[in-house]
Amino acid sequence: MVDAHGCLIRRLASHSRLNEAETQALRELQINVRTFPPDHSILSEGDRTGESCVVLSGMVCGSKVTAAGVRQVTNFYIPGDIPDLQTLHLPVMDHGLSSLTSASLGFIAHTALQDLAYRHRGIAAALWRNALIDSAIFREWVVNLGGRPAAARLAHIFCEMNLRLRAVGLARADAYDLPLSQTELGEAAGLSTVHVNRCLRELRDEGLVTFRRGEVRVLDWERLKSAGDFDPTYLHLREGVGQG
Amino acid sequence: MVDAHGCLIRRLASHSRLNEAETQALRELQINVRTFPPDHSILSEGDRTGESCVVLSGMVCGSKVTAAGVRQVTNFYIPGDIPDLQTLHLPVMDHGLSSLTSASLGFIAHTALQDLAYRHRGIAAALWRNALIDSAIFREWVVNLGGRPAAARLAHIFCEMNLRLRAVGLARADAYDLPLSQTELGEAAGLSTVHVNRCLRELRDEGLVTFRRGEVRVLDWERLKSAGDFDPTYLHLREGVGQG
DNA sequence: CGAAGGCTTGATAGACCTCAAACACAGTGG
DNA sequence: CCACTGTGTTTGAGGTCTATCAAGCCTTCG
Repeated sequence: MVDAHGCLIRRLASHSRLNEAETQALRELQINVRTFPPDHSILSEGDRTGESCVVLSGMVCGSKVTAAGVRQVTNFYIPGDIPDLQTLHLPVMDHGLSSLTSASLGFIAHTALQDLAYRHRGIAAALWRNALIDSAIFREWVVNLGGRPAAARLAHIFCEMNLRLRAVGLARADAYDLPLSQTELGEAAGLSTVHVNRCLRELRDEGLVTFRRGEVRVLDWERLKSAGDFDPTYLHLREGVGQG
Repeated sequence: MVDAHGCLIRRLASHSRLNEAETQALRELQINVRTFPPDHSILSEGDRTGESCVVLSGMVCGSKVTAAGVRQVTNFYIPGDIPDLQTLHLPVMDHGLSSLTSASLGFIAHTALQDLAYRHRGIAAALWRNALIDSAIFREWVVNLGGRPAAARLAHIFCEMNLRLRAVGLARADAYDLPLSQTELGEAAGLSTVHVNRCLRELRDEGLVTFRRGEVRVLDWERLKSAGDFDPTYLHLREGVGQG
């Protein structure tokens, strides 16, 4: 069993300062844990919901399906992320949310969150900051998809997920689990599976990174960063994480 | 001269309910108006700022430059938009902000905004909602760039900007000003100028839309929407706008 | 009038996709 | 234990989409 409150508090504390009363208030939140099998829909486009969820374990993604039937992944969500925080003020989902691996999520009623934010200035600020970092990640994905060639897009994703996972203690600098198929990588990078495969080989042959059965091995971080044109500013991490 | 307070209030009221006290408090905000010539930088990547701005007139865009030297536009901002609201909680800019046309912006100190949000629940919610809609737009751009072919991307942009401009009374359903060059359209759609030109001709030849000297004429809204795979849900507009 | 910037068009090259088939691997049932 | 199946990966060939390069044209503006 995962410590849902700890997961949420660690995340918020990772970018915002919370005082004792705020931490305590968070600890008293009622969190309703549910688990999902891999490749399972959590929320669909058009759904209305009265709660938001925190990822506690596993990996989740947001996505939309285009007219041509292509699924475009808009973001990956890892433990600590709050993938549908926006439903707090925009109750209708404008995209889908589904599990990639088996995953457990903690659900929190909007009323409880709103009440908390109203009573605790620091929690309000922390939730704000969380949503704004999400937004910054979307912006960077726009740049990644619109402005960079295929191999660079993949390199960029490997860099981003490395830092994000390291920030929650789920990755080492030189190797980490990224439980995705090449098809799913392609859905995030806007590429066909075949082309993803070829670009992965290219990155491997150049000694930058390998990706096999959901495990990323970083062979040369500096050159990977440069191949992916990766600048971590947009993740707004505190000092000390991923600068090496 | 533009009515800066009216511009801000209209925007927030367009998606959120504000009571009399809140409207009055907004009216008493100190807003510092500055104007910029076309193609002028407003904020650069890495800048720190203590204020946020509202677009009062003209058009502004957010952008990043990739390693290959390509500028990727991440969003267009029109009157009423608050392009750097995120600096309220993330003071370092992770992307650039610049004017496309000559533009006037109203600057508001973060301290004033924060104070306002703290004292007025409704204003806090309105600002939240504003930021979350921005985020939803970024998500849709991810889908547009990653999942749709060139002509559809342009059609989608024409649809989106039509609805957004109509929501602030700056466009008719069948024609509106979109003061961009084909190059700038390309920077938003992740396409070369030449290819933008060819796709525009295609859209024109098919009788969907024309784009000439910054003016969009919608020839067939239904078919344009369908060519751009456009579903306005993500704009979270209130009923009555752009459903026809 | 000349100059500058944006638009348009053609030709060519390269990136990426689709189709198709072979291969690897894990899980299943006999 | 082994064949069988399903999913994911890899490779090849061919075609489409989009970029690049280059030039001519059109408008605006000084």
